[in-house]
Amino acid sequence: MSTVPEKPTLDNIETKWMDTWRTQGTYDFNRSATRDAVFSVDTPPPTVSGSLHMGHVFSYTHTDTVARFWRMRGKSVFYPMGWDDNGLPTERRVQNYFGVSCDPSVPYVPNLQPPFRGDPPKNHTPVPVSRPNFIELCEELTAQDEQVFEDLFRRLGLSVDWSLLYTTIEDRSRRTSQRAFLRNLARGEAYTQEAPTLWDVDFRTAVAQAELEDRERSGAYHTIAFHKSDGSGDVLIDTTRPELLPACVAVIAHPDDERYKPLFGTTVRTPLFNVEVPVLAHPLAQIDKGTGIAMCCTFGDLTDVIWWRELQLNMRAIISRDGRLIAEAPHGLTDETGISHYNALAGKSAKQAQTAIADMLASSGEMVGEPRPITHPVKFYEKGDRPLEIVTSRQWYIRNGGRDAELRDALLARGAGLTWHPDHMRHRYSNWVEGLNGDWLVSRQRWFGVPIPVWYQLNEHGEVLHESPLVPNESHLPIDPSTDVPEGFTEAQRGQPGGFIGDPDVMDTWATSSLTPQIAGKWEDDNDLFARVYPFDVRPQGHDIIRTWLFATMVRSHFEHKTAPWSNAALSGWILDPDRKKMSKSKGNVVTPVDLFEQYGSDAVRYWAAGARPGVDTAFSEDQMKVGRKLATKILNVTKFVLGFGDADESVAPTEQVDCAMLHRLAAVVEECTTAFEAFDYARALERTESFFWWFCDDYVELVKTRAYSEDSPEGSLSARIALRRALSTLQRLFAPLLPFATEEVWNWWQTGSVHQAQWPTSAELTASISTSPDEALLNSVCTTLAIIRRSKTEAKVSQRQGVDMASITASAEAARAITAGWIDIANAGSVAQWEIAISENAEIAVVVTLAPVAQ
RNA sequence: GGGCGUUUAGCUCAGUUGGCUAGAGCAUCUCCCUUACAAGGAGAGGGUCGGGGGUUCGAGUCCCUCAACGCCCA
Repeated sequence: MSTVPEKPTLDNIETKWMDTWRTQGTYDFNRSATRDAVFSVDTPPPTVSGSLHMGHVFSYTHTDTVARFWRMRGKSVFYPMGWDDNGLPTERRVQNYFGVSCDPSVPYVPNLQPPFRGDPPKNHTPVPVSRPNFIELCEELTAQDEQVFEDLFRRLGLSVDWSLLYTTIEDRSRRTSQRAFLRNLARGEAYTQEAPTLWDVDFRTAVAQAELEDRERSGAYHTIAFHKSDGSGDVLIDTTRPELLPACVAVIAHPDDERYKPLFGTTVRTPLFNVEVPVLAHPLAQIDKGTGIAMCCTFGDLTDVIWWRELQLNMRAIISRDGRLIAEAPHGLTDETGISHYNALAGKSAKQAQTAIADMLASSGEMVGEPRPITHPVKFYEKGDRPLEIVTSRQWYIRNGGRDAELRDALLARGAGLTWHPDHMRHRYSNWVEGLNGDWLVSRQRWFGVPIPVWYQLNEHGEVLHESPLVPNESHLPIDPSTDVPEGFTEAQRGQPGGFIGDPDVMDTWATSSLTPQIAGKWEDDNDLFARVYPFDVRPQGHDIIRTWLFATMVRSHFEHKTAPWSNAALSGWILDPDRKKMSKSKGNVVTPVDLFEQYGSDAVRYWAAGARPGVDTAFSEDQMKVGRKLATKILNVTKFVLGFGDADESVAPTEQVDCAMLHRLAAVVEECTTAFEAFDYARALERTESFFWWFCDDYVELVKTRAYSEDSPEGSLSARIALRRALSTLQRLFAPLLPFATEEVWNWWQTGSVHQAQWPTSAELTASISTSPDEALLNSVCTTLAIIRRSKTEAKVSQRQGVDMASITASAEAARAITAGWIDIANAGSVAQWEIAISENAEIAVVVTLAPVAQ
């Protein structure tokens, strides 16, 4: 406890209390608490390769207010932080920073010195390093970034227990990730399969359904003449991808399409390449699209994959993994002219091939008319720049209900069982799960990630036996199959016939981050802890990653623990710039959080964030931060003022009706705020507290301050002082989750310990030993009377301090009783010398004010 | 094409089972240096609650319908 400063200030309170909270361990998780006494948060681990922006400040503040509320409610709060330093963005940053590239075939070098630490020259050729070395460099660089992140979050006032920090690339996370994967494998939930896969030709990796996005792109319909095999004429087919013509394996129309019914079961020959393909029926063919009959190529889009699978068509792939047409004409293309046509296309990119083949069709007379430009949605990897291709490759999958109705229904039920904040977000989950069309592809052809923890045996011909992977013992995890050796083998047997080979791939970043509850809760590494925190109380996150992070987490926990990973999902909204557009760096309208902390104070920035209702997109507003700063300043000033009246025994009951009515009003606010926080509605709690607080400062304190000072009436003075102090204590605690710095500052002027470990206020403590019942009417009548007197002075353009000779009041009997009961305070606040009151039925309160002559 | 959300004052938004004269902040205007706070305070003006229809004693709130904007999924 310190004394009240002469001139209260918000300057530097962040630094002061950040340090105190750190040294006092104010937010340490008490792991002796059992599950029912714990509130656990599955905090989103921010990506470390970027920088923290206002969106982070916004949503992490929301979570923090709720965590602080439950801590004050007596829960042991498990509030960890994690850094997501695993994945493509880090990989690219490390390559550019150190001037290296990852090559899993290179042996590990202890104490490797990279060629550069920052800014390699432009003409530098990246030096290949082993995967373990590459990961070491990732860890070195991310450690720097992570310190910056931690400092910012501490400055924001997040009540995180930093001793629980994890990173997604550290050994323990890789171990957890690999362990969970091996358990999925053992139970048959993970499997490997060679299949057509969406493929990014620039990143040269497979991509999962959840990472797709549609983008509108311009294209053109080419009308191409296929020739009926019986020579009876042509079939015209519209396609936007004529370059795939050499990959055509069938032409397909809708079963009900009268135009093509006679052709089903016959064959046609492709133009230029003269390959015979069947004419088939399938309901996915769109009657009204182009000519209504489509060519099926392996593969142009996902519909082709369905047709290929369901109609059991041939495979005639021509797109290689770099996005270019393969060197040799594909299987089934045997016509000599056709082969020479193909050879002219080999090695071209898809785009170049399209131009070339359009020219060839035009000169052969097999294209009808000119290409007709259209715009249409094209599938992209969300981080990619070129349209996805579909290539066949061997990949790992985890089942997710996309091919299994029973599992899908179970996962839908898990989602339905969650409490969603706001509730309508549940539809995004069910929409996504119902639309799944395949299992979750988890393998990626990248390096900086958690390796798929398996090896494969090679037979005596050196062929890979994919169907019976060699798995490590769990106690050996984490492993890297590119450097570790499976049991029973030696390093010398790597890649040798009869030996083994490591799986070259890593797991999708979501395959690890889907285990944040298990990682943070130290599943299998500390099961005593895990049992105290799992299933978590809440998963806070952005609504844009419901289909990825939220759903993937659900899948993993469903498989491993037969439970949902949490009971609540709290979805935060977006930050929009003041013009209601999404904030973006390119527009130069991005303000860094630290600048705002400096300018307005952390509490003010939190005030802006906490004012947004859960899940609602919100405009960035410095105006709101100014208001927040004003509020924090007011809390300081009113505390100084109230404490200036001197101590009072708060256990004694207030006696004045005005005081009792104020405490009852505040008790109702406490009830509302408690209910709101329990439902994650920090915004309502803020609004109710703030609204009461300003009324308290502007009206109540003004009404009673003279009485509180007065020595004439010790009983009236004591009543006011007790009420003021009870209210002050309550208000400081109501504000504590929202404005942790200002409230901690003022709390320490008169209380012991941290306000953040104080007990959440109750209505019972406020109204303890008060005999009167709530009396809103009394407060309203008294405040209305004061407001009229104030307005009279404003309209007369005199100071509020100006005396009133006579106040003639007209009011109903009930209001008159209230005004009489509170008169001493009204007279003090309005400087009224004499008054009279007349009863009038059904009358609103009216006051005729006779001002004292203005002193010259 | 399916789903979800939003539409209330110039701006940003509250308005919780239907119920006082629809509220707040910002902005605007007026006034006040008042011993907690001038980085403050006291006041004022400003809205046919997106349009139309319905239920009801009573609708911003419930139902139907239309529209605009935004998002998710296909």
